[in-house]
Amino acid sequence: MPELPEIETIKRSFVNLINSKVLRIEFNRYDIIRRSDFKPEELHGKPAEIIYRRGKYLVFNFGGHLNLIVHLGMSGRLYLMEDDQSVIGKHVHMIAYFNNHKKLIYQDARRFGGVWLINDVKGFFARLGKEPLEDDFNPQYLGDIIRNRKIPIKSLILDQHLISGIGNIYADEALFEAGIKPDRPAGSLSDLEIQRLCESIKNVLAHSIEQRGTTFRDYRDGFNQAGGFQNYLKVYGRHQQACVRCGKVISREVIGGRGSHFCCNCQR
DNA sequence: CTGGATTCCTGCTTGC
DNA sequence: TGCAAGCAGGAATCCA
Repeated sequence: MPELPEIETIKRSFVNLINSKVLRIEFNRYDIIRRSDFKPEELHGKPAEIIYRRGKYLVFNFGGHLNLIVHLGMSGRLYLMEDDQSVIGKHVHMIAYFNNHKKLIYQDARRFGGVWLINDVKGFFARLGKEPLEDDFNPQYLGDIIRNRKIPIKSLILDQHLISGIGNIYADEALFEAGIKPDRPAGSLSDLEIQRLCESIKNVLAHSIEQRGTTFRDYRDGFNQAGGFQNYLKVYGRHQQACVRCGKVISREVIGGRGSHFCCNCQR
């Protein structure tokens, strides 16, 4: 489940790709292209001028209005290989060959992810929520979007139109750190809880970026290497195990349609 | 508008 | 041991 820290890690893996030119781009299946404002061939000969992350999206700007945007869904991988390496696994949907002897592989078994060829990036991201690590994501903003909402607080922080980049793993981890049960109606949080949740979200995401993301099953970084934050997870995937804080058993319940992990004793 | 359910997809896990 | 059913999940879409 590539979320903000995983996409950020992949982005950082690609610093040496900046200014390399696309020699050609191949698609093994075209239905992973969700929208194309221009033909893929238009990227041939163009350099990757800027590579950046927005929420769970990775954007490659090839100059002007030529943008390749990738979302990894839940099983997607995006990584570089030497161009003479030929052993590639199943479900490779896109290969972009660059002039620095690297090829960029897009692989996605479940195909929940996709690729967009976009001219107007600003329009594309118009409805995406705030970046949780930016300063304008603060207790004030969180309070504003929480007010009068009855949905579980976990569902709210997973809503990409409000906050972009948090997925199931970091929602559970942030709520544990904040001591808040995931099924609490969003509007019932106190000012102190809102402040704690805001800090927890930032702390958990930053800590995971330091560890190069969480490899629970599918995720790999831009060099096809596993991350390390799975060793620091306190609740996600730890149901029926002991809480690291109080020793009681971690619960798992479906909340908002998502498997949710929490400690009944530490989270209220 | 809000909130909940449904849909897409494959691979791993579970149960008989 | 083998096979089928169940489950997982991001985000769009649909419905009440």
